[in-house]
Amino acid sequence: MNAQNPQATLAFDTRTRILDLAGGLLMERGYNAFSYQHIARELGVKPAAIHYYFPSKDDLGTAIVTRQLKRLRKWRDLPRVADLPPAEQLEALFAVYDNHARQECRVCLFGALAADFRTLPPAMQAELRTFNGELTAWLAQVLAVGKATGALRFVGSPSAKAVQVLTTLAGALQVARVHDETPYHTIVGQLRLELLV
Amino acid sequence: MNAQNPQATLAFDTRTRILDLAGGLLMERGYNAFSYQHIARELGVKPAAIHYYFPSKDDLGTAIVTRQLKRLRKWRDLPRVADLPPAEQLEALFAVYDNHARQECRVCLFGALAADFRTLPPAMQAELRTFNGELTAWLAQVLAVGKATGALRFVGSPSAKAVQVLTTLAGALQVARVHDETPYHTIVGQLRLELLV
DNA sequence: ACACTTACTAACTAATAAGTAAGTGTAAGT
DNA sequence: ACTTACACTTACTTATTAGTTAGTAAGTGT
Repeated sequence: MNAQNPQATLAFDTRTRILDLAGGLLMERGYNAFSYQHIARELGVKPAAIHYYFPSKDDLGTAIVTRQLKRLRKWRDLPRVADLPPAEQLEALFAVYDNHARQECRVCLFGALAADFRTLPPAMQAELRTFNGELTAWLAQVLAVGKATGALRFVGSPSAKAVQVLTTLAGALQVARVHDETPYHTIVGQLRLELLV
Repeated sequence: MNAQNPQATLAFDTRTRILDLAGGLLMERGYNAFSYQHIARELGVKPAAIHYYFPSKDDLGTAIVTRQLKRLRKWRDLPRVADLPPAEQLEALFAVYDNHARQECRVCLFGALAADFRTLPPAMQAELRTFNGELTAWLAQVLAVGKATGALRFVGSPSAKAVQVLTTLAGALQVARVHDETPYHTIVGQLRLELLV
């Protein structure tokens, strides 16, 4: 069935594998630089098979962002994240970005889509806005509690600081792609230095 | 000759106008979402005319970044920028990004190209690295002097802070594109609050 | 056994992409 | 008057894109 990928003979959830591959391509090349052919070739199927699961590229793109939004909500509500003190919640966030940086300098979904935003289907734009909005709201809450308990320090409002920190993290992964991992670690080090008491 | 753009009859430096238009499209749609047809249509010429000035898209893309790099060097060495005290040099930098934000939330060149970086021609990648490197070096110097004279405050090294601030600014324009101008101003306000004494 | 679904493939289409070769009009120089 | 360089246009090629249509093998439920 699939010569180049032996474990694919199990045909284990093709839909999920399409989403994984497309998501990876999206973060590595950008929305307008990956095609159904790229996915199909790597998956060992024909492009039309991708259309079977995702009739249009709009559907596929939107599904990727929707899944990431669901993952964010799940992660955020996980006891091992939600029950942490603020400083460690911040570290948990950093750890997510660290993983991106280590995976051959992958940018985050937001950073991958922001530049091409105007060319994205409306449904995808809406999902991405929600994604960024919810993540920002979560971090704002973390920062508010952290400041109140004295575990974190910063000037300005928690929500303003949250927007700034997330923007910096998204940008840090992009800079890592252009140069190497070094500037990413410099930036996160700087954030730690400033935020942690 | 050109019905939709009367001043085009003068055919005033077509090469420059191609660069302007292509640069604009690049920052509005991303490298992989603009074509010679887009430029040609808006310029009132045929796509082949663009090939006359820039044989390949690689040439065009590289020329855009090279020009921006030259502009940076010119701007940086301008007396009305170079002779300013550090805090005002920082404000001059913010003013550049403010212009982008006001022009229908245009991202900066770096922010537009970072996500698609892997799909760019090598010459373009090299120019973008140089561009970012020189801008960072300039800001690091500004921050170093600012800290020494007491006009600016921050923890960590000037070069680390420079990378962080530039990354934040590039990201801020991207967030503005996804939402609206509000988060951009929030972020720059936050930077002012933290850096200016 | 029959009806129906799932998960695809083969074989297209229409549009658009970058790029090229050859030709045309015009203005300046000789 | 003749040539030449410039700034294009016309008319293409080749490759790739998203997307469609018809069909099929292998299963599932009744």
